[in-house]
Amino acid sequence: MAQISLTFPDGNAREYDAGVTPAEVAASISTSLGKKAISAQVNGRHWDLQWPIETDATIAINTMKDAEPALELIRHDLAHIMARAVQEIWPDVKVTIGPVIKDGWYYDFDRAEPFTPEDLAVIEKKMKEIINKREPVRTEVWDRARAIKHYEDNGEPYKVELIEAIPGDEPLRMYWHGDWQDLCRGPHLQHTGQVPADGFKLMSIAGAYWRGDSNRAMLQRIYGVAFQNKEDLRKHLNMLEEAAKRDHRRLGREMDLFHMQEEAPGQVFWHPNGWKIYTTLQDYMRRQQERGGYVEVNTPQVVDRKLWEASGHWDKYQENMFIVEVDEDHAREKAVNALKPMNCPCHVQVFNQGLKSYRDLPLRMAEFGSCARYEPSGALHGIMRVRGFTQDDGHIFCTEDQIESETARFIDFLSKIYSDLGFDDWTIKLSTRPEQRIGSDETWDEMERALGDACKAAGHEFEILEGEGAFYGPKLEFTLTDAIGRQWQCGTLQVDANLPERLDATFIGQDGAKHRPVMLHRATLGSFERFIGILIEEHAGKLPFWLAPRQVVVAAIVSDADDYVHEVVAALKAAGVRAEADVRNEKINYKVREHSLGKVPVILAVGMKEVEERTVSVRRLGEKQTSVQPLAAIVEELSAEATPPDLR
RNA sequence: GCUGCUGUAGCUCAGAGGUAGAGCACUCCCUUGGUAAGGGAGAGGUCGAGAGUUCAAUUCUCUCCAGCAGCACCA
Repeated sequence: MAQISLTFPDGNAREYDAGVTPAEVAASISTSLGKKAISAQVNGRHWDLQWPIETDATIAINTMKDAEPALELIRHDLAHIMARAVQEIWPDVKVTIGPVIKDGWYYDFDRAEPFTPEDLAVIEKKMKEIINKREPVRTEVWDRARAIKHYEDNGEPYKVELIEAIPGDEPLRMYWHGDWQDLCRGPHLQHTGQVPADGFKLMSIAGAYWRGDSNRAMLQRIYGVAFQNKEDLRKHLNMLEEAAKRDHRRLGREMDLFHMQEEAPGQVFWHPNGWKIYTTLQDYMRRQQERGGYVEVNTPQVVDRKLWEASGHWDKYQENMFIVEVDEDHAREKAVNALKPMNCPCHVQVFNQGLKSYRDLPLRMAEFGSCARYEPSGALHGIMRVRGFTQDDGHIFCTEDQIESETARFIDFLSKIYSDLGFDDWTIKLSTRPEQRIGSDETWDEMERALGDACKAAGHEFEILEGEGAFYGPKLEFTLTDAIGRQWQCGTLQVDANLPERLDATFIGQDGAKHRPVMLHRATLGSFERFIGILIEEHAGKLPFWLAPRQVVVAAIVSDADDYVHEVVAALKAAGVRAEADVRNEKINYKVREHSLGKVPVILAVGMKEVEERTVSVRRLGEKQTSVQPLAAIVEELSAEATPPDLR
């Protein structure tokens, strides 16, 4: 038998018979490693203990101490164990797919009856039984015809379809957990007992389309989370609870920022507190846009369908537009309008007024554009995904030569804003030409190069999303990461040579002839509604002082201090701080608790001692200790903090 | 839009085929209290909307609306 040489992480190599498995290799090193082994890295690839190695390779044996492969295997095996448990309890259930996802796994089932939350406990119990059986995991490579016949005979049509979708040259692998079999590319653990029986939990049941296609069957998906041990699981569940506490819908109510109601689904009723955040942010953005060389415009909400037909939106997005029909007495037919779902066609109309010269370019046009989109009901989510929203929209009309410099300029613009708003962790993605597109390959080459080079010029790495661009041009997406690691795509920059063409935008070039400008669609925050939602969740409601809607509450400890309370409030207001008095007939404990829950960043308590000394007792949100400061000093301090970052 | 779940006082939630409950919030009274809930009294609901079954429906059934989770979608 041929010999192969396997090199271990310490650099030592050993000879084995070709076809040796990592299980055998591990056992050859020590009995205990043989038992502890869960998988291997062979030439860097995650490798099942049972897969033969046929050539010289590097090998590392994984144990539960190797967190990454361990979690991958635990979650993957749990997917199989859960599917087995479900089929043991309900033999008529058909299995489909069950991949590993962040923190856990899911498995999609086809079953006539819906699963109930009570079923989860039953399934979990069965899973624990399976784990405790410590049954071996076994694998074999099957040929295609046999596998298809097997699944046809067993009434598993989804598996047949999966096999048919696997490329012909790929081997089909079967896995058994005990007697239960599943098609799977692996790798898996040695035996079910390696799964920590107390490290997982079934979380939820939800619908999911077969193969992600909304035209196909709706399956039932069960989600689970899994970790190496009980403690890690507990931490994860704890984290979920913390995340729920910063839900902007809950904080929006607790901080009295906004509400939504049935009569206007997907639209925000901003309360005074929330609107203060909104206008503060908008004022800030307006200053930034001025700094960035934009002119601000404002365009109509209700626009005749003719414009949407000309722009191409009517064809593509009619279903998602709010249509407004106007019946006039003497008109021959109804006028059909649509609430604007985006601002770009209107901006082209502004551009088109009067002749434009090459000297006018680049022309940077911005609008806080109120848009309305009829989003599918299931897509709505608090103020994050709404039907009525305001974009911090902008369009840069420029020549092709200017794409690169304007893009670099925008990246700088956005970078300053994200930094001011406290987001330093963000990434750029470049989406390139899709299969369906207009324009020559040369044009695409040039546009994609310009975007990529602009990122480099601005000193930013970027990731490429192949084929994800719009049909009319490539785009950049700016994704920021929040305090609990979630990612939000907010900024975008899209190159578009199509719309200027459709809406006949032109400028007079140096040569005296008419030319077509290119448009760069760009947004920094995306929408105010969504961005404010992100800010609320990022800070768990404890917004930076300058953005906090209620900055200071001055609370009287005794009613004899009321006059002084009003004096302090007046002094703060005069210094540009949002301050209010609390002279209610309540104890200071009560007031502190209430305003702390309301996320007011600073509480100034005053009693007779402060009145006499002309001081205040300062308590910052989240801190237990207080400090006594002279009135003039705290006014100066808070006034400085209330200044937006760009004005400091 | 699809699957499942939910809708009772401002909020969080309990309830049962026969005239609706708690805590907090709110109003008034007592209390002037030193940094996360002082005490008492009072007011507050067409039980999401409509239809059906029933002597009787907030409760059961159906339709619609809205919300939640996930999927699909996101110019």
